[in-house]
Amino acid sequence: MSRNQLHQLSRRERQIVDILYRQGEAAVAEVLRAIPDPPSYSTVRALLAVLEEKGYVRHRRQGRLYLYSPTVSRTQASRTALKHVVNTFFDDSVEDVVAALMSLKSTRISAEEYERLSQLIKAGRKKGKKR
Amino acid sequence: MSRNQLHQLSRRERQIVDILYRQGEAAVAEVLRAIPDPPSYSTVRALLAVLEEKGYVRHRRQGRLYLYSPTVSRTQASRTALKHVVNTFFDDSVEDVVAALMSLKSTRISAEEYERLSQLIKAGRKKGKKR
DNA sequence: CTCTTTCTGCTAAAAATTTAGCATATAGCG
DNA sequence: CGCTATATGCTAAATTTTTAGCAGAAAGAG
Repeated sequence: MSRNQLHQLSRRERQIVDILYRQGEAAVAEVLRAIPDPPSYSTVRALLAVLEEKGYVRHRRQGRLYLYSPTVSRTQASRTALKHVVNTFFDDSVEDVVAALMSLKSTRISAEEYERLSQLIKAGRKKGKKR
Repeated sequence: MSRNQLHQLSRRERQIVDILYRQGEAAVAEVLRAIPDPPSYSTVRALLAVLEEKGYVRHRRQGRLYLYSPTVSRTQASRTALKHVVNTFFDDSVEDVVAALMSLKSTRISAEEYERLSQLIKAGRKKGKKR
């Protein structure tokens, strides 16, 4: 599974998978509601079926409903996505990303958040986890 | 321009635009070389033409060569991309992203980097830029 | 100068994505 | 019970994406 194929998804497919990552699990109608420029209910169903066949998504039955969720864990997917952005737009510079994150925040960060972030970085320095 | 349409791109289109963001500017042959599962030269040209028509890319002529580059600035695009990842996979939690960034690094961070990161966060606390 | 290589211009078609509709079943309501 | 709303099962078609090939021009090699 060297090359994760999440980047191989088509537009609608990604849109839907993203929604599933945000919600964790969702019925067709919920997915439909979460799409800004929504197609028909049928279309969403078809796309979910395609995604399931491709292995990106699974479903379980709850009563009459199908509840869909991603097959790849959110943590794993988040790493892949983050890596991609860091590589494509920040030349793999973690510093640059942190800088961008800071400038993204609309309000100044709280003293508590500052403290926690400092701890995170400190921990990263001390232990230097891998992966 | 409320809704940036970078997420509207198709697979190949995104693949190519990402390459342009990494390289800044590139000729067709360079783009082709940067694609892991490359199609033909013709195909890349066609895709670049499509992207240009859609407004995502422009080109300038250098001798006989066309050098392509993204129309949206890297900084702007990076913000959009980062926001998207932060929202989709980290519930908009900057802290969680920083934690993930730390665990992404293969080696422990250097004392210098630690210092710079601390400064970044400190600056974020003090000034709290918006946007 | 002639041949080969490497560009762009243009066109066409294969393949995949995206869409929607009809049929059928079940649950809920009055 | 009978009607309506909401599900899934299945099928078909429109649209977009993705691909490649041929023609012609320009640069470079021998």
